Amino acid sequence: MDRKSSTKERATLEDVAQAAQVSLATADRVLNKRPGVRAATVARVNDAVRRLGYRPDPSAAKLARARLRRVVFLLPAGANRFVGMLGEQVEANLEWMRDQRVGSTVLAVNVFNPAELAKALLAQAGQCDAVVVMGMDHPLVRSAIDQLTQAGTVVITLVSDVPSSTRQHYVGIDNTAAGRTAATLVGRFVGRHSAKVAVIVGSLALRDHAERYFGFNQVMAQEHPHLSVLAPLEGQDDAVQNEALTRQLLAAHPDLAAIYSVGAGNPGISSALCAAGRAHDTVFVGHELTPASRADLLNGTMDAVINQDAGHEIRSALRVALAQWSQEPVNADQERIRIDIYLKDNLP
Amino acid sequence: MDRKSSTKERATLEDVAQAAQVSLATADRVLNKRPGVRAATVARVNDAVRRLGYRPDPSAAKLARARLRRVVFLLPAGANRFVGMLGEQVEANLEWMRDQRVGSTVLAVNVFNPAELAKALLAQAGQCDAVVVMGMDHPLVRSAIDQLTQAGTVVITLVSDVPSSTRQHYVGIDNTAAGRTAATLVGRFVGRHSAKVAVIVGSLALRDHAERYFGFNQVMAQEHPHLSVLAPLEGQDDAVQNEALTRQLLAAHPDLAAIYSVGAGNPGISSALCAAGRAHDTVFVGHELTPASRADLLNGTMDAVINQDAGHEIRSALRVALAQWSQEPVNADQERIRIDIYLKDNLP
DNA sequence: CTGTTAGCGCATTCAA
DNA sequence: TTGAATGCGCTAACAG
Repeated sequence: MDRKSSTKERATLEDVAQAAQVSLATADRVLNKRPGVRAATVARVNDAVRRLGYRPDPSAAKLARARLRRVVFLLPAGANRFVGMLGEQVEANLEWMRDQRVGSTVLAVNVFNPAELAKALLAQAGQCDAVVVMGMDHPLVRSAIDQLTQAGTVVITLVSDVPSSTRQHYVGIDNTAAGRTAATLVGRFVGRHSAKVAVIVGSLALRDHAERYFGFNQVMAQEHPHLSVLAPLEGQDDAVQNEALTRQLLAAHPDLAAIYSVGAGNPGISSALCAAGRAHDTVFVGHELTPASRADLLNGTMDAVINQDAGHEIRSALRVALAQWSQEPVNADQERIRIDIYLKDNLP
Repeated sequence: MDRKSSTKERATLEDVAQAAQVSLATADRVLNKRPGVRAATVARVNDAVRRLGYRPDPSAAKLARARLRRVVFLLPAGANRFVGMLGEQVEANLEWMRDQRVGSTVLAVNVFNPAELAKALLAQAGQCDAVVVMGMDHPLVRSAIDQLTQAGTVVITLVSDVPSSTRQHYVGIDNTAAGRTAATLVGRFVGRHSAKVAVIVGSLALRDHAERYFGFNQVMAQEHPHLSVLAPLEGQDDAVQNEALTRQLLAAHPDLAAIYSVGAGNPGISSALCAAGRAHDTVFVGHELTPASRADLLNGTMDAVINQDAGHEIRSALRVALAQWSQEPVNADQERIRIDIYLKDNLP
């Protein structure tokens, strides 16, 4: 007769409250870590939660929530196409966010200037519930992140991590592994003959670039000793600078067999390669699938593009923020950002 | 003073009902396409929905729903590791499903027998709200799918499509493109010298295998004419049969430069290759990242693995079913299953 | 420090 | 064929 004791229905907060002999409101207070509850009571409630295997119903929680959660995206200012795609993806997820009771804002900051980035970060203290930042790993930035998290703001790093900070989560690829992947691709595409390989980075002061460069060299040295890697060239992620660098490279090294572009500004490299008539016999591997790199893959100028899915990254950052707020576990598999390899044949 | 007219709040079903001059219940009836509403009323409500830009609140809908939606997964019986991973992933998403008010069951069927598969499909008519099926494209199967969809059941094909049927959605990769990708990998890894390339499939009666084989040949013929592709060998996705085939292959063709394994049973190929001492000088490209293929990538037996993410596929099937039920749009970007390329360096 | 109460937006009886 | 009323499980405002 008693269907409560015989069913496997999931426990509600009401059940927890009853089991802990407190009211619904008190149970809610300890569940959401709100102040004003005696330690002993907290313990009783937590115990009940454990005993009943209670897990809040996300739908009910969202429906009842009045205030929207606010997340601020701090993205690099400038014309970088990949960064633009990140911004478009937050646009694309606006409706979904509304369903999840979150609102968002995108702010463009000069991430190459640590002081400015730090200031932008600190300005968000108390202004939002989470900030997702793509920036430079620098003491000033780290400190700003730490202050934010101490103020209770969830901080998520995007694309380039600040591992020494107290950020709750990093959304992005393993850049060392990405560099290694590039090296294997270059090594196997070039083949067994000895030759020179060039590396063009945006700036080695950027953690993601430095890590990719590191991984690339590791594999080149260990597995492709017949290929000699030239000193890295810094093009500031700028197509114009990259074009000049590539032109000089081609002139100085007739036996250049491959170029690994670690950062942005690939179109500059492509045009120099094309202008020199070397587009098809030089292996060219770069990062991020954009309209430009996609075209270069199709026309044979680029041989492979290593990508991180911008849409996946934005959605992941959002889901992780949501999970942090409601202290739910994250599905690591789902949130792992893959190192995508695109050839002309598996383009989306 | 009137905050209703001045705010940008999202419209509720209540608002729609009011605008259409009907009750909440009637508005709900037309929204969920339930019977018993005069055509004129339906039109009025739909019009109001359009005018107000109404979109149901998923959280509220889930919270209010009494009944769980049921989805049945029809997966191939047998010991295929990849299929096992699919099953594990539905397990892994059980809690999430409960939050979404869906329950699921996994059924193992002999998908190689069209009649049996068709019977299993038809048995689900009226038993569940959606069936996700990984099966063979065959007239009997197509017909069973069509009957199911006509009965109002959402049907989603998984991994291998049945495009001529009325299934609502296909979750899986573009297998022709996957085959093309394999060809480019093989072609570039082998290099410029002429040699022979073998293809081992499970069965060319399987649509996904046939498509991969087709794509592979396309690229081989057009872009790597110096490589001659041997006639395809069918190993029934079985490691033991594949091992025998590989052994014969190596004996018959001393100049065999590469093997493309289209289906399952890769461990058989690996052991034959290792036994012959040809593991490192034969390019070996196959599908699906499993513990075995992962190990073979790391030890150098396999050179690349083309993968479709099992977790992504299961979650995608679930999200698509959810979207179909509530007639919401699906995010095509998010639901596109990527053709992942794994080298030893970008393993997850 | 703790309890009571009133919805959130929709699905779902039960009446009419 | 339609409408009124109830409650899902939780958050939040208000009392004590």
